[in-house]
Amino acid sequence: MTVRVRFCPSPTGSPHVGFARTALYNWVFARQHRGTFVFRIEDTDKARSTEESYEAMVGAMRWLGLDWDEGPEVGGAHGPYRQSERTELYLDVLAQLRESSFTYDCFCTTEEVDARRKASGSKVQGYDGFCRELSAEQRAAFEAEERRPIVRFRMPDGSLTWQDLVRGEVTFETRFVPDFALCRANGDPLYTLVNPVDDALMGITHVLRGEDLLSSTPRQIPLHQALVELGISARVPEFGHLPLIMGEGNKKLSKRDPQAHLFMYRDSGFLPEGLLNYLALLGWAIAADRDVFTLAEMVEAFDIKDVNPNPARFDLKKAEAINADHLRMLGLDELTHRLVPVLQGAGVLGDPVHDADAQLLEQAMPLVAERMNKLTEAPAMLDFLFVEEADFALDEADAAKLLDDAGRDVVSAAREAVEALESWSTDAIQAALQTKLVEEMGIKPRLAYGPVRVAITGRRISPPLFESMELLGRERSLGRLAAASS
RNA sequence: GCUCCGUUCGUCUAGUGGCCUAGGACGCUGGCCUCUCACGCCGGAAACACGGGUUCGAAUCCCGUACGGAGUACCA
Repeated sequence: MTVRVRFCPSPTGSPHVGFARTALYNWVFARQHRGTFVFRIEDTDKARSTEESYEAMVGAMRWLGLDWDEGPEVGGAHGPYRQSERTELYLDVLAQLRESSFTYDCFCTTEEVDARRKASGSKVQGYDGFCRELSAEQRAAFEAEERRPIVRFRMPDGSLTWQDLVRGEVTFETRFVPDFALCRANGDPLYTLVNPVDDALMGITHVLRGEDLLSSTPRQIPLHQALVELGISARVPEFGHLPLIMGEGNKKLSKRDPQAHLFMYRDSGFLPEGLLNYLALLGWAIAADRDVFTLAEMVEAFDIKDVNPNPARFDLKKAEAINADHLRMLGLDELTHRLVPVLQGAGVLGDPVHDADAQLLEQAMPLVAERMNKLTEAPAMLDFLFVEEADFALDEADAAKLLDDAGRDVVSAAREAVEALESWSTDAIQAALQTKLVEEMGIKPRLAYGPVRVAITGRRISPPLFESMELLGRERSLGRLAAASS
């Protein structure tokens, strides 16, 4: 049997980190079993689904690099892959279900059900089965009132047990699982129908989803069994419920929380590799003493049985640390490639990039690569190299602190020390400054180089000074030293 | 309320009956390196929710309690 898994977000709002984690685990599971990863859009709720959100879902998957074998924009043998385009399929299945004894027509309104529940003092919420065995007269009476029925699934008696891929044996007593609606009174199919039907029609073998859906599983399994009996489906898939990702305050990460939004991480300079690695760690570990790894390594090592069932709290600091490791694993060329759009966006580089700038960037990369945790930190570190001389400005606070009278004297002496240098190289610059400032003037290195650093880079914190001066070049360096010492 | 799921350092986790005086990572913290900031390196504080069993032996198995979470729609 070929493994077929799916990831099926509903396009309402912007994708969040739970989306990414569930997508990741499904993708990895598919890849490691050499199975098929299906991407499906659950836009049955016309009122809440938006095209903008759909674009965001697809864009998020592309950014993450989780490619799908079947789904929107790539097609496949089980399409279409947007539920809004599958209505006839659902209506057909619904008609078959309606002819069977697995379902019954229900004429009750929500208010009537609530009232009956309240009156009976029942502890169970949800539908009470009132219409399960309607007589012909009762039915006729409802129809005479021009009530439109909905189709309800008849939950079987007894208990229901499955082997959860993550949690082991899980059992529900079906008397606590009310008969559920499969469509609206206007005939629109609901998630309760559509999700299992698509899994059946698309031949899904394993359903890996968030724990928030655990309590819908005892409804889906009997429905799948019904579909099998009706010859609509070949099998009941296996289920695995992944731990939830919690935000601050121990609550499920909600869309209200800015930390929840996937694109926030992209826009703040995370690498998809880094975010994915961190997300993988929320519920799974590759080894006892290791937590940085590639997607390929995860595919190799992942086992759904090893997934930890407890909810995990999202920790931005650790996510950033993992991201920093991936940044350094990238290699200079690739890192440069990813940085260019960020630098362009920040106005540090032009579009297209001038040859001279490209060369300068290449030389500067080794200086900054080790200093970044996120791509967005690069512009501030590099802009002093690329800015037009006329636009170069010192950080006011840093200049005020370090370029006092004494500081200006140091800068002035530094200029004298390097202006006659024959070779404008890091080593020569360092030797000259060392001799003049530290040895001759007797200034402690950190005190000597601080003012010079501000003069050259504009800031107290910068890439290494001597290298920066070499890259900046003699003319610009001397100009900045002169400007800062006057 | 009811149902289900869960409970190892602050956080993410390793641990599947003896290898555990519980390992790693992030964070915190002391130090080294050092032209700043990082990186890197060395060190430290920090956890088996509680109570009963089972067993020669329990973080690991069972039961209960407490606590936390999720679900409880003609949303998905």
